[in-house]
Amino acid sequence: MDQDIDRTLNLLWRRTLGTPQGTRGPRQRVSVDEVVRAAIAVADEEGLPAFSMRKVADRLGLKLMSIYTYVPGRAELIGLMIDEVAGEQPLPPHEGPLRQRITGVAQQIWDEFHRHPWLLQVENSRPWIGPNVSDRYEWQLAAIEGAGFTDLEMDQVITMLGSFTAGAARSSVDTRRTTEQSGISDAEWWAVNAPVLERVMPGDAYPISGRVGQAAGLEYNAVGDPERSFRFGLDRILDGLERLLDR
Amino acid sequence: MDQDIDRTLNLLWRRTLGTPQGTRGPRQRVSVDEVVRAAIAVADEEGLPAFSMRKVADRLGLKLMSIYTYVPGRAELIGLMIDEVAGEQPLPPHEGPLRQRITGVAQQIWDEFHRHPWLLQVENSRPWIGPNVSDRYEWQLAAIEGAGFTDLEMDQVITMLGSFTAGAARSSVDTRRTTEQSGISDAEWWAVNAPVLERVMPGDAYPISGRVGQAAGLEYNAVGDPERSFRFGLDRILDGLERLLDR
DNA sequence: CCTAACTCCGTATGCCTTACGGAAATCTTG
DNA sequence: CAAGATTTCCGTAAGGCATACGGAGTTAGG
Repeated sequence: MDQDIDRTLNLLWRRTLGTPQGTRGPRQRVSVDEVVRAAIAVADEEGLPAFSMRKVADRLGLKLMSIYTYVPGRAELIGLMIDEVAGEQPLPPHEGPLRQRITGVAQQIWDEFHRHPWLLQVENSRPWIGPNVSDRYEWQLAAIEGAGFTDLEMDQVITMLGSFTAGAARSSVDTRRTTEQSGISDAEWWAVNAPVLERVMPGDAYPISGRVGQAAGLEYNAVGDPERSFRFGLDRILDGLERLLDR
Repeated sequence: MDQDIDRTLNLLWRRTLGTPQGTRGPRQRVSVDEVVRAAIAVADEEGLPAFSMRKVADRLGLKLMSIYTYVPGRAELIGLMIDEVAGEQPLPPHEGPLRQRITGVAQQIWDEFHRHPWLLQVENSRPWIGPNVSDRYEWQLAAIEGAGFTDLEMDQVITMLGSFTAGAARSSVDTRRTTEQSGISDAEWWAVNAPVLERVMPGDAYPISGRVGQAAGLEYNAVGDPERSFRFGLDRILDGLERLLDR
């Protein structure tokens, strides 16, 4: 296990470390970068449950077991994918008032989850510390540097933005995925649900849900509006953070 | 598919609907309730990835394929499990000031994720509307009824609490799971990581991360403290909500 | 008593990861 | 230039998974 950890860390930081490979045997037909990019393409297209080593190999014109000469295994490959996509978005210098800076940080997290929905399906056993993830954490902290938070609070603020945005993005992504790929539209779904629910939910058992659900349904024109929920929550969080700085 | 949806809804509301079973063939050896409870036990002990229909069958003294006479399939069984655990906690009348009420709602979500960590691993395609989930939503709304939110805002507030709490609970549960079951302690992990990271991260590339990480490390005596992060975030959200009501 | 309906389950299909070992390619060393 | 060391690519097989299908046996209704 220790060996795999060490090997994976070396793979993560491969650009910084250079490739200290012995050059004996046959040349590798592709590169680690290509393996990681192919893997990301598979996960983007089919989601993490359908993501398999075989599909990565097929896409590269290799046979299944050859992938294992590039990466130790499935879990480690996913670690490499995570760091790779963390490097996709630019990290521009922060500008403007604090509210705008923090919104930018949250927005970037939100966008990444939508570009690569499989990130939400990853089992985060122990997060790999790669170069792009590290750079981005530094950039996130820079957004709130000097605003008046203590060092400890700075970490907590970024953690909070991550937790909330991941949760909100999950609703959004799940909604989209279900609508697109389950083959059952919202209308069909409700056509089957409604008769059973009407028979089963006594009219007076859910007075508040009924009222609130109707208001939400009218406003959203759907069961929910994940993006709007995200904006609402983020605004409340921003208000709360400003109040912390007013102390 | 329509048939499975209908069948599953009938299973979810089985207590309200009664059992409209034909009584022809051999009696079932167990009940749907027992299947669901056995399934929850398996998932509690082993997590959702290791949760399989065979293990549920073994636990009940049945053979694999017999489970399919009780529930349509794996996904539907998980839907039943979700509603079942949603009914485990009491829904007491709300008391005290708003802050305390909302904290109670968030705390219950937090507790549930810790009692049944597999809830965080569920792929939420389209949520099943069962009796316990419905009751709890009504109870959650009741906590903020009359506080001054619009109907639309009430839905958004509960959604926000759910998103944030799920995200925070995920960190907490993942940390615990990894420490307990990966067989690699935090110390060992860092013993392998540190040398590579020191070699690879130039001293001046991460000035803010370095400072903040040190402060957090000293305070937490670990990489992070998920519960404390949850409290911090919840306090900020509460502040933000109070400010919304002050308008 | 006969038959429809139902439960239980054996079998088979087609996925998945990954351990192991062999054949072939390539560089280093003598 | 030959031999050995090293590495890649990959075939095979083991052991997991969900679930479609159909058969055997059980029970109640007509």
